[in-house]
Amino acid sequence: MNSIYRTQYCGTLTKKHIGEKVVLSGWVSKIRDKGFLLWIDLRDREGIVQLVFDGKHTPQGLLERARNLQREFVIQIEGTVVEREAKNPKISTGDIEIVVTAMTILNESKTPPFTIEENTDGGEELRMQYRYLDIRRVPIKENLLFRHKLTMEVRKFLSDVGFIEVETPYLIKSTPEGAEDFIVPSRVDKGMFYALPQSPQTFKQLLMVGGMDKYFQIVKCFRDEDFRADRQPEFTQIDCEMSFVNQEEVLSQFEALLKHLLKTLKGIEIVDAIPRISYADAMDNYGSDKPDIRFDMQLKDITDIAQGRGFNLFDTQEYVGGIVIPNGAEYSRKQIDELIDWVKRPQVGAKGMIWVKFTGKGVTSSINKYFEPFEEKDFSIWREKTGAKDGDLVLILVGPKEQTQTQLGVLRMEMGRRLVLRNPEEFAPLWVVDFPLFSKDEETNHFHAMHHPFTAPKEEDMSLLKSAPEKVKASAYDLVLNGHEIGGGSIRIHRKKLQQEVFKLLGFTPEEAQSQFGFLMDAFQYGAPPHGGIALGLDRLVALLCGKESIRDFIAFPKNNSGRDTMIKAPSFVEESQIKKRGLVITEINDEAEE
RNA sequence: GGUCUGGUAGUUCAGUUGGUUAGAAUGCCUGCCUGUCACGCAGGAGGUCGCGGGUUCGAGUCCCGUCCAGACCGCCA
Repeated sequence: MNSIYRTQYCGTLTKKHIGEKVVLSGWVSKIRDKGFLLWIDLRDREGIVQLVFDGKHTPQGLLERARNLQREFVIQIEGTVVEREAKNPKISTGDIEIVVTAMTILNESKTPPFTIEENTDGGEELRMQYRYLDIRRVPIKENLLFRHKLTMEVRKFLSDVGFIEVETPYLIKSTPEGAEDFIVPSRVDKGMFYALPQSPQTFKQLLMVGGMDKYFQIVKCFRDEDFRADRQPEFTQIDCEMSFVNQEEVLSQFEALLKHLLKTLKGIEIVDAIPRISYADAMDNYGSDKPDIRFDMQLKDITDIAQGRGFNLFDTQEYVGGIVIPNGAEYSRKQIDELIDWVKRPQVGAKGMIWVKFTGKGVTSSINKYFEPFEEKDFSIWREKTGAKDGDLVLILVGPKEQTQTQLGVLRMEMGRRLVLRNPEEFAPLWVVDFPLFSKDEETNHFHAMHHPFTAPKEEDMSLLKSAPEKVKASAYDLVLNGHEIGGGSIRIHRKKLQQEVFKLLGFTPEEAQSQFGFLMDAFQYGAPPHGGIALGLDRLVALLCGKESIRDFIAFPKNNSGRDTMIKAPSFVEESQIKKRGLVITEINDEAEE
């Protein structure tokens, strides 16, 4: 390392360096003053090394100067690497220490508002306000480092198989479909606005028309919607598109990418093909379009055997289904009641829950005591159908099919969590395929694009497009990892006529379709190749591979729950003149917000 | 837009039924300490109990409003 500030990084020193003279620069992480001597943990990006100031080897006065140092001072030292008298096996530099012979204070520091340690005492809000201090902490630093490695691997992998990274614009046109756009007022054209892209979707398709063949981009996308632990207003996608491919080829290409990432970054080799499940089967068996398949506990449809026994609750509902809790028969009444309360919370929304225990000495349940029709032999059919064993508990929900399956799916995930069936070390990817092209809004009776309006219908369902649009399957696919959607894509429409037809089904007038997406349909007229692609959510992928649910600590400067950056205090008011220049008038001000 | 939870020392939190001087840990300061590494020991400083209003003889504690933070619902083609 050729620098006046250092000869190497603190964290890279080992036994091999014993006897060497070194120059180091970094932050004072910890001071341990023993009176006769004093140690300092000096930190830089690569780790920590112990400095020692003593009466024998340290020049006169230096020990006293070191005593005046405080946490997070930036110092530069010269010294000699020596073997420690008392070694510390817990850290990589624990065999050695630096006997300091000279020291310069490069910058002082105020006492930081929280401790810069692995397990900090700082709360979320404070850490965000002083994010630059938070980033000095090992966990955040490691997360950013991991993110860097992952993006490098993605770029390398995709480039090696012929993808070209192309940048697409951030100032584009607003389209009222779907999520809310962030809009940017134009100064030159007063009253007109740019929008920030929710995804480079149309541009990457135009790149295919432009003959780029295979494109990717690690790109910021923007959505002006409310937030969650795993949702930020700006987020990063690994956005990809390929020409002259069918669904099979896209799937196998990105299956290879995910396997490559798991292998190079996590040391996990997945040999078998990533399993595939249809959307319909995912809903039937897991009550979710993004099943966590690390554990079984599949949904069991017992509608046909439950109905027709004269029990009103079952007979009047569309669907009766349950999940089997292994060894759940030992649950106390209190535990089961707690579960019933859990599913009745508004977040789950079940009206109630029926339970059946197979104890080995018979059956107890919340219904057989009160309802004659259910006898021992009925339950043995139930048992057969659900696959319950002696000692198991079956939890049953009833109601409209889709809604009840979703509730059972949520319950399944919760039980998986409680019974620790979701191994954090395991990565279980899954393709979900055969999505419907449209979903119907029950209230307005309108069709919505399940994926997006550029998704191609399956070839074999093309004839249904006019007669029964709700039955049309899409060439769309989601990549799911441990119960989280990490990517989604589709084969796109590449002919103007079909695109017009789909817009029409989505309720666009020909004029609306033309004014919003005319540029795309025009392009389709000039020899658009068949194409398709996928976009992977980088923030979530990185967090998941590190076993974390929240993406915030994998983004250097994230926004908080209300979309604010509390460090730079954004959003903020702007000068009146800036508003005027853009021909804007502010009619409503949230004047408390600035406090 | 809505529901829930929280806001007390620099920080993380405790604070009983409304009742004397609001506590702990950690951080900070001072002193001691011949091998520490979550160093240890002794002492010290540090509080507008988010803000505003109300009930009460009396409010950190109860009520109303408000702001902030977090989780969730709606939303996220």
